[in-house]
Amino acid sequence: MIRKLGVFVVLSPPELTLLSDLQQRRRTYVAGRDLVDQGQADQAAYILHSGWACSYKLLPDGQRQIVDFQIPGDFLGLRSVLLRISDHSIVPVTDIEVTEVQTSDLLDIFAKTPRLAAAVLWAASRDEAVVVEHLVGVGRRDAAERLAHFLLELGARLALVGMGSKAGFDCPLSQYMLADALGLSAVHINRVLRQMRENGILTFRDGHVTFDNYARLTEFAQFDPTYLDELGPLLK
Amino acid sequence: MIRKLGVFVVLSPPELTLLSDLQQRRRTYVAGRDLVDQGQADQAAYILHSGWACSYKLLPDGQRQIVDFQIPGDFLGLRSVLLRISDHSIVPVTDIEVTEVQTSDLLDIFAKTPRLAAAVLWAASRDEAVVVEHLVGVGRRDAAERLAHFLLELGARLALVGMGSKAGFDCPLSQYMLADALGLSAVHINRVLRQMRENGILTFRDGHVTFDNYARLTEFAQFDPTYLDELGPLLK
DNA sequence: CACCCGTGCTGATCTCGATCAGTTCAGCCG
DNA sequence: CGGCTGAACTGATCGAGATCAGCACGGGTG
Repeated sequence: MIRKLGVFVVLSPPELTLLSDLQQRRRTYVAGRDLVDQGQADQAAYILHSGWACSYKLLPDGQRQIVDFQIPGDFLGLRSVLLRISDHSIVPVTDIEVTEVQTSDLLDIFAKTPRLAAAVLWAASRDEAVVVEHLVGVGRRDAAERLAHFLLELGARLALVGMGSKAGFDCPLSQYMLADALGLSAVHINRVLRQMRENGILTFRDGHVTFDNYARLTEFAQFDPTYLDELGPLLK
Repeated sequence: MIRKLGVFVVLSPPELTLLSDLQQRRRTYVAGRDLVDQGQADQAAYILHSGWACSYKLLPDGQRQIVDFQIPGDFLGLRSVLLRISDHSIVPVTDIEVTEVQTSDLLDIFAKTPRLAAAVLWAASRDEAVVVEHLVGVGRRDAAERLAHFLLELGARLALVGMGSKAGFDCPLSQYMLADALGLSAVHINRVLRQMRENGILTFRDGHVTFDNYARLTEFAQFDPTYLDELGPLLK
């Protein structure tokens, strides 16, 4: 996390102290047991160090919409803290390692180091940009474009933290999770994945995504990654 | 805007000065001409005083996904400033009145008044919560539920600024805009509206939405407004 | 060992909502 | 005045993706 934020902000000694103080509260959580529950109040936020997590909303009829996946370096549940009541749930996809950030720590950060506050706001904006792009996909792209775009985005985000490349990445998600993220049925995800494999543009097998033809894939999905790596002027 | 933020933060004199300094730069813009364009750099943000606006993304093939509508009291283009490059466009739906907020003003706010910074972050989080709920609708609700939920949310947001109630609200949106927001065709929006009118739960006619049966409507749409009015602990 | 259970995978059928192709009506402008 | 445009509205047809039903496999766990 420090590495990641450090890319965007030149950190001063007091800022570094503040951040490293946080490192005391390292925790690990196992895959599958909810970390944050929809409707819960006064949650802590977390910074994800290793493993994948997933934030989702449950509808009363039992349907699930996955809002986003978090990978190492991402915040978990920042919005739950800011709004005080969590409007979504978070579950680790794999076993994860996190550090807890209390509400009071955030207050400290805002009072003492406006630059770090700006960094947090930047991170929140980037998260929102990801959600917005997700919305565009679900609203206006067909199943294949949607899936391709989603996996490309995930690949680009992972590449930023050294866990992926234009060749592919390791991916612990099941076809059911992909379905709930993309607003499709698992059956249909399966079919679309088969078509992409047969067309030689993408293979998802045994927990690994391979971009068989990165150029054709980005063209097909109309993938434009600018929203992922731009840097705000507040942080220059 | 001051009224709205004032609900959430007890403002100190220097904070009030800072805010009222901003009021110098009042502008008006006409309906239909883009205020911010996708891909543009170094945009200003705006605070909306009167009228409605709409933020959307355009796909290369000409399709449009409307991400959110903004009503009086909302920020416009906050994310464009924070990410430096705008990942979306904004167009006034009606003639609007705004005040411009420069990037440098935001820097000021962050440096001088951490509480106002927290308020801005809170506003951004609430915006994100709205987008997330929108995503859930597009991903997992059928056309009727989606439309009902959307109009209820809009009504609740308008009620917060005194422009709507459980009886209904004035709504300048065309069926085409509703379609682009909800990921449906305008034709289908029309049919669904007719069904709701015939079922006596909702009427949308001549620029006015009437909730004919608010209780039945919230039940049908499974509308839960908590995410709209919760207040963060940073602001207490 | 047998027995689950989760995940991947597939064929057959159904359906919601898109698309196409119009009509009507209310401004608005020459 | 007639012609034009944009929005609301409607019927007929089509198709992407859901749903249902089922098989195969591999890795736990009694």
